Amino acid sequence: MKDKSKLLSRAALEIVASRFRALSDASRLQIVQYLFKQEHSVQELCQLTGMNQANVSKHLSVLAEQGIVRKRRQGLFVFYGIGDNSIYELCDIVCGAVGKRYGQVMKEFSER
Amino acid sequence: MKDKSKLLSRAALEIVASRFRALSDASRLQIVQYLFKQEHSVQELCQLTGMNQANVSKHLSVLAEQGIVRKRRQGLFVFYGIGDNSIYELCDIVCGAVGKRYGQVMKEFSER
DNA sequence: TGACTATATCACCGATTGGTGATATAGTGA
DNA sequence: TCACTATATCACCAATCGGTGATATAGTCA
Repeated sequence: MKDKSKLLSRAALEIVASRFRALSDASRLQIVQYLFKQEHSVQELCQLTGMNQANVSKHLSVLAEQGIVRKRRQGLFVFYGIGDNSIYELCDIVCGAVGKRYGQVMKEFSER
Repeated sequence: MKDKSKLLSRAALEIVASRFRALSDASRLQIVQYLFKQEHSVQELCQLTGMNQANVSKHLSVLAEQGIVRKRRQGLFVFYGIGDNSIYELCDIVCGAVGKRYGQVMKEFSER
C-alpha cells in the first residue's frame, strides 16, 4: 500500500468485497484449483468436481464477472482458464496464512 | 505455490473459503481499513463507521475467528488490531487487481 | 455489595446465496 | 431446414448472512 492514510470509499470497498466474495466458496475454489493446472470446458469441470452442469456454469459466471476466469469458445465447447494472474499470488498468501493456523492439523497446507 | 500438482481437499478448501468470506463484506473491510492505521476500541469503530455496537461486535467476531484481527482487553475496553500481517499484502493485491479493472472509473485504486 | 459502562450474545427479520431440474440459447453437422 | 450437443439462464427452495433491538456478560469504581 503506497499510502496508508487514504481510505477507500464505501463504493470502492464494495468492489473489493465482491472480489473476495467470488473466492469465498469452496466449490468455486475447487474450480479455480483445476483451472490453475490447465484450461477446462464446462463439462470437464462437471466430471472433475462432481457438480452438475447448471451449478458449474453458475459458479463460472460468478468468477467470470470478477475477471478471475476467462472464457474461450471453441465450437460447441467453452473453455475456461485463469483470467487474472493475481489470483495465484492471492491463493498462495491465503494458503500460507491458513497454514500457519492449521498447519499442524492439516499437513496439506504446510506441504504446499 | 511450491507444487501446483497437489490439490487441496474439500475440507482445506472450506477453510480457505472461510478466510475469503470474512473479507467479503464491505462493512468488515471498512473496519479492517481503520485497523490498518491503528488499534481501536469497539465504540471507536462504531463512531468511525456509523454502525451500531451489536453490528460492529458481530463483524469483529467474524474477523477474530479467522485471526484477521486480534483483541486486547484494557479495563472495560477491548482494543482490536490487525492480527495477521498477510492481510496487508492480500488487500494490496486485490486493490491492484481491482484497480486494473476499475482504475479508469475509480481513481482511488490507481492512486493508492 | 450495587450502579455504571463497554462488549458480547441472542432472537428475529429481510435479503442474498448455493444447489437443482427445467428450459432457452448457441453452435455443429446432415 | 432438423436433430443433436454444450452451455447459459430461469424459477424455486433451503440455508446462510447482515442489521438491529434487547439482553447477558465482564470489568470498574464507590
